[in-house]
Amino acid sequence: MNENANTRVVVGMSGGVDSSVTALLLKEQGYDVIGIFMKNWDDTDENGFCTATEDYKDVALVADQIGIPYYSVNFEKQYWDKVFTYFLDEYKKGRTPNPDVMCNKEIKFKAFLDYAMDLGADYVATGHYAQVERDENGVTHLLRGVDSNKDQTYFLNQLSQAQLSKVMFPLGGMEKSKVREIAERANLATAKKKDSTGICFIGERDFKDFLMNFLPAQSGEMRTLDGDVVGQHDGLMYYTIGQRKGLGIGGSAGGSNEPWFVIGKDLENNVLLVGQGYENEHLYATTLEASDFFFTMDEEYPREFRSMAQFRYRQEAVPVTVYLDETRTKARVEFDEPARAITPGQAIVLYDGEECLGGGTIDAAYSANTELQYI
RNA sequence: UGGGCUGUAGCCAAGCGGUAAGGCAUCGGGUUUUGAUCCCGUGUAUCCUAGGUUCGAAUCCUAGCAGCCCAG
Repeated sequence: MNENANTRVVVGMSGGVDSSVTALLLKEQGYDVIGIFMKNWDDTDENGFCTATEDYKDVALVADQIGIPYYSVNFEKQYWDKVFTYFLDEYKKGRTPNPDVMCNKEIKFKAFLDYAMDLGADYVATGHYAQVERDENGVTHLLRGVDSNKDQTYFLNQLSQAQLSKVMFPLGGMEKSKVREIAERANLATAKKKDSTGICFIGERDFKDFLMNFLPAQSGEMRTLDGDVVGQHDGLMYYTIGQRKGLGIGGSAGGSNEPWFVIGKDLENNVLLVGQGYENEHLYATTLEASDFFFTMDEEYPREFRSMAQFRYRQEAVPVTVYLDETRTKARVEFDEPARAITPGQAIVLYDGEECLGGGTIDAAYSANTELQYI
């Protein structure tokens, strides 16, 4: 009856509203839908409680409501090897990793995608707020989600054309409120479930406590760039550039009562560099260097081009000029205007209007010709 | 042990006789698939101590204590 019936779509179901509605919409459109729950992290606590188990129950409830088969697959090993080790390595270097970018690149749209293909899938779908648009030449474009407040293309910047060609994001064209509405109208078990935040699969938890289990913490001094000791830190890895909360210092004899921010790290001496004021000059960079540059389309980019760039999730994209090296995997990026809190380890993601062109990992930031962060 | 200044919540800091501003930090909440940023809310303070003057003092006086600065 429906041509979609011959198209098999495997939906990554997390047990949240977004993926529940994703599955529902595809089923309503007549696709041959299979729901799969990924278990990538064992968070069983001392009481034997495991949120993954709870989430899988929700997946089961929703799948039954919609009328689709569902399974669970375990990628704990891959997640550990590809995402978590990278995550820890970055922290060891004093950087601020973005595990979710890696998770999408290596797990959701690789391990999971491969697994789905083995199940005979034509596409894989997730509840991401992003859009894929296939043009007449068969090229898939990655576009921002319509709900600008939820757009998740930032986390998807490392996906290749091959990966994108197998992907569907049914929620990309709608607002979050609409998704909730659909879930409620269909009376889905997850309709009222609170959105989860935190590192995907690992979830919300005490950050310091969590990291402490894997990395040794070494406390040390907090200093201003003038060398004044203004406090003690619990371990450089717990802080990121531009961070305000958790420093525990305020006021100063000089008179400025502006809040303090992390402006850098001196790994060698285990010193956290801090400065006052949101607009502290040492937080602003004009240039950055990035590696692991990856583009969503196969076409080769010119070595130099203008673009819009985003340096953190949910920040506004700003105009820049990109200078790629001969391998096109490393780049120097110059900003039209100084940008705040450029952080090594975070992703720089390029956009052309609504289209996500790809991105890389920030390695260093410069103001004029001076490198920031490790002064 | 001469002179000057200062002493208010964890940190800065208003207040100048009428019954304790504000900022930062902290804590709580919101936003958020990176517990960052951002937003909202959040303080019952021996006003260094002891006396005194006043109807009434953190605010005036006296003594003491502590710290800083200048002079030795």
